[in-house]
Amino acid sequence: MIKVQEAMDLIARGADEILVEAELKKKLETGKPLRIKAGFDPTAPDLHLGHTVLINKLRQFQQLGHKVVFLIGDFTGMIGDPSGKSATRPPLTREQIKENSETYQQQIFKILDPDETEVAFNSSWMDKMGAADIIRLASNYTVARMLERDDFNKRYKSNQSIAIHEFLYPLVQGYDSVALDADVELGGTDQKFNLLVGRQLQETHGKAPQVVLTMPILEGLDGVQKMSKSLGNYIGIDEPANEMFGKIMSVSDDLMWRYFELLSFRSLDEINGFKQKIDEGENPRDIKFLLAEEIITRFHDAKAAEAAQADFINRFSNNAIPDDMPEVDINVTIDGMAIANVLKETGLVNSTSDAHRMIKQGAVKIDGERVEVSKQVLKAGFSAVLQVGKRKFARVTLNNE
RNA sequence: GGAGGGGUACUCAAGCGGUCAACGAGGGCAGACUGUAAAUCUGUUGGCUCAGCCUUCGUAGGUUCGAAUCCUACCCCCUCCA
Repeated sequence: MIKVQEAMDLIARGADEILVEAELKKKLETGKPLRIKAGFDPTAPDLHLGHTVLINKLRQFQQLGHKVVFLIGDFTGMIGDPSGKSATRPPLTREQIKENSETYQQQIFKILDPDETEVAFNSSWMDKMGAADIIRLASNYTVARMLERDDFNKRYKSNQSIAIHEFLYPLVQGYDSVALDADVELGGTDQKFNLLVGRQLQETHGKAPQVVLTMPILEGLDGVQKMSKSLGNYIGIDEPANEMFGKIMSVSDDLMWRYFELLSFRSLDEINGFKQKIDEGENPRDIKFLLAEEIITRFHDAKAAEAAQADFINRFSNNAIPDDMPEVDINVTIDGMAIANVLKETGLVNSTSDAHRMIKQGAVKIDGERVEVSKQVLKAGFSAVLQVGKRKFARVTLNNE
């Protein structure tokens, strides 16, 4: 058994806050496997690297001999959207939730050990609660304390609406900890408030309060905003290896260290060694290669990582076209089709107007030759690689109808 | 229930009868330079059968030769009072 202090050090790596550290130490000292809770929203089963920061930490707990409780917030998911503004998100059906949760498991078990993971659904206890139970639950917290939560506070002060049900979300989430007897709950820093509500509710229900461990929110590819699907600055864990490789390489040098700290399983010593190498003149690109390689190996395999790197070097350092690209066949009339429309059909641009703009800016190439005139028409029998910008390719063939 | 303020493109935010597909900033995209990095410079950022045309300024009507701009109704958000 690993020493308590060593375990504490490992747990603290990358963590934003541990509340309360002394309590965690005490829990670890008992030597019993702890129940580590983390909750997930069932609406978005496409995990990206930002989510994995937390999952990596769960994995670490497993390696230290603890039990992970992977909670799917299906009850809250069925009610609808908690974030106020886009109030019209349609509630999920049971089937959708079931499907999503399976996708989830398939994805998280690339990182977690399934034998040491318990999957729970909060509908299994929330469904049984009646209106009176909910009101009783609500009585455990005050409006003033709710308004302590940063986003509520901001919205309140800036005259934006807050619906009453939004106040119930933290309470439901907190109650989950009561129902699950969580010893520790993990969440993003944005979840701190909700996690602390869990502590308080456990106490009012006569249970030992959970330790709260928050992990930083991973910045997206832009390096500023959090990684999220809707912002389009994410790397999905199901993405093809080439795509992942390219995205990781496009991360700025500064942000690379952040990714190393939160996504890599390498020791901090090793990572510091990399920094030193760069100070000594090594190309940061090559260090970034290592990061890309590690992550792709995790979600694909070593062979895919190697191939992706080879493809990357080939494509960008040698300016070659990639091996792998979508193939598109389009049926055209005898007159052929204007190039702008061909680009739109292949999905390389969003609209023909966009296509005209891209051509004007010199972004469009046919087999590597820049297209100068936006009016040209491509005839049936045309077959070539179309390229828009540096990253978008398609092999296009035009057939007669 | 009463009084007032407000809803403009991805976001913020100008415009308050014609020159508005709509100033400006941010973001995005593209080009140059590079390491598909950052920084910088340049261009672009509704759609189409693209030197032209069509549809956009909460929704629906109306006034006018002409409306994002004026009028009416409705919807939504916020503030104060009750």
